[in-house]
Amino acid sequence: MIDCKLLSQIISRYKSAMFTMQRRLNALIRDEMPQDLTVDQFATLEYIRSRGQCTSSELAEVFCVGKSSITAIISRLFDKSLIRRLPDDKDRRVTYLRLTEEGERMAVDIDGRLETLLSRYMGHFDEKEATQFIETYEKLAHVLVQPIEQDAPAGEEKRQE
Amino acid sequence: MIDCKLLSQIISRYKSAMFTMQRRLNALIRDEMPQDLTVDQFATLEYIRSRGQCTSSELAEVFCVGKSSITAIISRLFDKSLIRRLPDDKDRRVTYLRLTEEGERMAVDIDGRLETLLSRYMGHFDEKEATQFIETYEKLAHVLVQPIEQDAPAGEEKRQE
DNA sequence: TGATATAGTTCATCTGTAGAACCATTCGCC
DNA sequence: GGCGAATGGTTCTACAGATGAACTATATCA
Repeated sequence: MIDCKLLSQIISRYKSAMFTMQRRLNALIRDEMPQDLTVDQFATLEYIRSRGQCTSSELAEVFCVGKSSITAIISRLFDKSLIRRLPDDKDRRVTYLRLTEEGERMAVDIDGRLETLLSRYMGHFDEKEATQFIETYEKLAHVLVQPIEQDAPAGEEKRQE
Repeated sequence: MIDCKLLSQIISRYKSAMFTMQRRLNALIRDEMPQDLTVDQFATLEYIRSRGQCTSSELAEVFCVGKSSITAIISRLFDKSLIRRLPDDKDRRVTYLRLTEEGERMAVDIDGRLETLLSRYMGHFDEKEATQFIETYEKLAHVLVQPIEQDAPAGEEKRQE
């Protein structure tokens, strides 16, 4: 695998870079938002757009928050006429969420601005480095959503729910 | 620099990986927090610890938020007896923030747990990949805190304040 | 049919954030 | 030296997002 001491050092570097990254990037993204739309609201819009439609439960799962948080965000977006709720007629408990025309327009627009923003920074790297980076990053994101266990011998029933 | 089409594709991949990463990692970190300490509060503690001491203004700068947000966090930490405020006797406007004994203990403890947590994921990569990754990541974090302009020809007075 | 699970909402409560108003102090400069 | 501007920090109000528990309505399963 990897030398334990080096690993520890990399982790420590990762922690501080991550911290800067999150805070700073979030601030930059916030600046690109139109009046009266928050970053989280945009993220929600964007997720729905990427899926075409989805449910509240799915959003809660993906965003790693409780369903009541989603309800709050959704109703704000609904009040702004950016999304529609359409009930499933098979299962009358579920309501699907879709973007309205305006929601679509807005999401596309902001998305473009974010692309411009990010390319201003990503442009610093050459093709090889950028590709290598994004691949590791995606792998990391991937293992992060795994339940956790992979090297535990057996009898580990904790953790995954 | 880098092919425009490829760049755009990388950005798009980055956006979605970043999204997953932030949400998921945040949830995992939250699970490591002791009762009655939030992730932001820990981040504040940790930053102060890394510096030995610091001011509210510095925190506001680093966290990319207004000073009033910092005041709020600081007073909660103060109420929990995790930090001390000590006035500078040169400049009587500024008060330095330091960890208390208990704050120090708590920060160290959580920090250890985060290291364990992260090593569970980082352990997936070999030395070369991990090193390469963290280097690009740090570079990215670095350019992110730069004022922005680097390739603008001239007469650009916007943006940096 | 009846217990249980699931989808989603509502409510109370808390944290973090913004922004404006404000106080105290220090700085710049005439 | 003194006065206006800048700086460090707090307070206040308002709001977004998060939690967790209680609740409704519907579906599933045995």
